[in-house]
Amino acid sequence: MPATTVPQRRESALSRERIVDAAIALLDATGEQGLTFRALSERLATGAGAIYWHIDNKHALLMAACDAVVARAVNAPAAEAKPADKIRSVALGLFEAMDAHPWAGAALSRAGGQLPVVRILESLGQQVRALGIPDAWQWSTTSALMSYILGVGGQNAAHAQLARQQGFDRTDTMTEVSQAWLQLDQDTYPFTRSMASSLPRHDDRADFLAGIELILRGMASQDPR
Amino acid sequence: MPATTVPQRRESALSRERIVDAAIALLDATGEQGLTFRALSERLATGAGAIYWHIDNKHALLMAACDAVVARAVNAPAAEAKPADKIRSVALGLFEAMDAHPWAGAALSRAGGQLPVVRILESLGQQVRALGIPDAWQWSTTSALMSYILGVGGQNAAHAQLARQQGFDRTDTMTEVSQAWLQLDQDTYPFTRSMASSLPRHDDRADFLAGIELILRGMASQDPR
DNA sequence: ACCTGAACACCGTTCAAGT
DNA sequence: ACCTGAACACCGTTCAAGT
Repeated sequence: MPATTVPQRRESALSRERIVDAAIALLDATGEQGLTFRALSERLATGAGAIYWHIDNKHALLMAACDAVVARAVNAPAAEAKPADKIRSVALGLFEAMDAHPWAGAALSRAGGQLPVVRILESLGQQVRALGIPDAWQWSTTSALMSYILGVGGQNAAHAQLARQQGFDRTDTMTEVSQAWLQLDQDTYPFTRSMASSLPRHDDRADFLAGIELILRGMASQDPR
Repeated sequence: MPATTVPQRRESALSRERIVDAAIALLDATGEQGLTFRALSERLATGAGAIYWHIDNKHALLMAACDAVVARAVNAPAAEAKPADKIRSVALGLFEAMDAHPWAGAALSRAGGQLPVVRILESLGQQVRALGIPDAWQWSTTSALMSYILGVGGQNAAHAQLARQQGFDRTDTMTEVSQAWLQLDQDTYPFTRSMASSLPRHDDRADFLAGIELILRGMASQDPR
């Protein structure tokens, strides 16, 4: 028992972790534009400026929230799986995380070399290596995989945001988009028009996984250069 | 000579097109956060609220700006090329457009079923069809291609934005990112660390094209299901 | 029909002042 | 060391009023 004990924090004491948790809850509840320092500080029963003692700025807050979501998704896969299966599993975990937290999909799709993206890169890169992809191609292969995953996340986030501001669910929103596509000119948009009617019935998750298989097949068929 | 002639507009008259052109110039000059109605109306020598007569809101303005950029990029490819070459050419055109206009990369990566994205979808989808991909796979194949392209655009936009706010050029920014990656823990980030040192020397364009080849190879190797 | 520009209801961020 | 909350410098958008 040392004389100087670490001062016990009150249950309500602020901390970076509590702030990030509250931010995630707020983002889930009110969407990307619902995250404001005023709303967040109210939720934390503190002053608006207090948060700045623990977090640099709004961008850092959003990245920290993304990082928490990504970390959970990426650490999920079982250790014994084969490399290709691990890639499938990490990819699906990220898809579902971004589906559950569309704001994360939107933020990650433009998160550059930031920590949450590095987490994804590492997780995929290790498996690309384990698959025996030659050194010279590991980078471009891993980035391609990641860009695809984040690209899907970004597009889905847009759909989710559209749905939110319409007050619709996903199917209704997709029906709306489908209607709009059917108005397009037949001659200049033949492909889009032909896809329009089946759009609301598509399984996003299955489409996403089909894209992963496409890339995995490309990786399997050798021919560097 | 009809008695009622269409009133000749003054050179300085506002129009949707002039507004969008000015917005693109402003975005190129000052980045995504530089586009404000105040700055734009000053550039157009008009009142802040006047723009709302021609454009619904800021999101519509940004989409219109993206659409102009995308339309130029997508209409470029020569008509006689083979489908796979056309895909390469459209993809590269989009890459370069998003490289020249990072704000477009950022906006498109989260643009859902909006018009500029439809333009890309159509352009890619027509070639996917021409390649003979079976009906059941045309959608997932085309979306995968597009998600990859937009994913890369989003990530590059983040790098460009980081560079802008640092006042650095791309190489300096990548050197900075590389340094940060070298600080990561060796045991948890072996892949990222091993890639860090060569990061600033990478050719983004070549990496992007390698990803397109990966997907094209996956498309070529049959095996539906 | 088209434009003006003040006004409104917000933002993120700072910072003197408190404990 | 940590927190408060008013203040600052912005935003997007609206709208009465003009031409």
